[in-house]
Amino acid sequence: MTDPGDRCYDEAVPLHKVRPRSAAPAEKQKITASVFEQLVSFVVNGHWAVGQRIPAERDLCAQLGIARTSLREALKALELMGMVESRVGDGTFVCPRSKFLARPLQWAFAGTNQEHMQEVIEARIFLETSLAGLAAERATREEVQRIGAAVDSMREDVTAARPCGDSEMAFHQAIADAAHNNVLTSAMHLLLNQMRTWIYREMRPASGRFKRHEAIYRAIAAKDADTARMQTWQHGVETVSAIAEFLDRGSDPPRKRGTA
Amino acid sequence: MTDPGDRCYDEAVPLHKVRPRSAAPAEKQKITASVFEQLVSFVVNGHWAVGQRIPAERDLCAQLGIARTSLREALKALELMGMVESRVGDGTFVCPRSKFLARPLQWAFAGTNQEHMQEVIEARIFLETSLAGLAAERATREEVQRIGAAVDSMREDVTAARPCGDSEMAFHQAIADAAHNNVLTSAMHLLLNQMRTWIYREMRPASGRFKRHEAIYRAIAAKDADTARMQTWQHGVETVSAIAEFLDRGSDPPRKRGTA
DNA sequence: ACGTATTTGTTCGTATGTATC
DNA sequence: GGATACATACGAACAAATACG
Repeated sequence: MTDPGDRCYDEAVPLHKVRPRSAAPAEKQKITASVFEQLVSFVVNGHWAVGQRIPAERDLCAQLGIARTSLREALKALELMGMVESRVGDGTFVCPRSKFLARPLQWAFAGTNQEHMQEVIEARIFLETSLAGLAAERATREEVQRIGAAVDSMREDVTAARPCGDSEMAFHQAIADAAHNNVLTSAMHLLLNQMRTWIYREMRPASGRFKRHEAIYRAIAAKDADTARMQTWQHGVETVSAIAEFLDRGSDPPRKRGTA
Repeated sequence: MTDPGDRCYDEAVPLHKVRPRSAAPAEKQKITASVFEQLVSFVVNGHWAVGQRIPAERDLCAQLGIARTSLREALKALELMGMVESRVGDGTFVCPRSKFLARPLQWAFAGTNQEHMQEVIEARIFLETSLAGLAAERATREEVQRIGAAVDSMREDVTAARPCGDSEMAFHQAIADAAHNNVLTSAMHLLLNQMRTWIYREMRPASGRFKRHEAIYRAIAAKDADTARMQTWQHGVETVSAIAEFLDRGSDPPRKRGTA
């Protein structure tokens, strides 16, 4: 590929410092905002294709005639909403749409602390229930196999009395993938990571709970969405009580922040 | 009001350079990103109230222990997506939730095809179904009344042949509040804003669809969670087909970019 | 395997314009 | 008008991570 995105801003020039005050009530376009809109338009109208690398920061701000700080503020906004991704020493690349669309849902789940843990767990139950239902309707043969493989892996862990955190993660991940909805899946992913940092460290694989996973797998394999949902729901409820019991039993490992 | 939002980050300090797990593949959190998440959570979960003035940039970066530039990149991102508004010589203020994501989403949908959008809609259906179920179980008398009031307001709009976008928003908002789960509620809010462009644009208040809202209300008032869920689900499905029909009828705005 | 060049990440200093009191 | 508080903008510098020869 030859110098991608090199003719997009030929005449992109000043435009910051338009009409400060004449007759209109200002509404001055701030430089970052105008640059931001410009960058967004490059992305959405396909001028910068998905996966493509955009010019380096220093090149861009030179061609736009602005300082690097100003460009970075706009560029960073694009990155934070998931339109582009920057890698040090490599460059900045345009993200697929799903990343962008999934972002807002993640914001709602991110930044929640211990106080909201109960609510996060509740959210997770609903999410997983939904995902299991979708997976039952949409999973391909390969995806069903992956879920089954995760269950097998869990079984091995359980019989070996090992902690099965990783294989359980793989199990939920496989179901999420099979649901074919990036928005929900990425939210799930974030929730899983978040919960892992809270509690996952010590959960015993209790064989009783493991039966539930097998039931979920069978329901998905049989394309029985209702059963998949119901079993996942029960799984979530049981997880909640397991966690509650675990926490009550005098752990309280992290610490509650007493903010308001 | 005395110094609003001044006790939110007493010990909010390090967090950028966290060690998630010893064996985990790093997943290094960039400083701007973590600050951004923190700020978003302050805004989304209401720690900073709407209209409230947030601390000055210099104060904030001092309390967060980061440089001004880094804070500005995160803060500017919030402003560009309509969560806060900065006025020179005055300060930075939290915007009403309805403005969240208002601007950038108009762009997004220009470059997003229907299949991608389908995922957001789907996510919203699941969220609202969950919320309706919770609302049926948890709504207080006052909250039920608020939902009923929103339905009445919708009825007036429908009979007056007015667009009922606002009252429909209020309806969904009232249900979300009654569910008593802030995480799910803010998730729905962000998703709703993400779709706002479609909903608002042209959706006719079709009286057939309105019946569904009444049914949802009755189910919640009767504390019948199953019916509430089912009706909300149907409501979502109908919304999807309405949107699909609307989109099929010759929109297909820009073009499809087949960028592998 | 090593070193250099490239690219983003982060910080500081400073000047300017604007709104409030 | 003056003083103060605040956001806006620019530039320079160094750090860190990655790519490439």
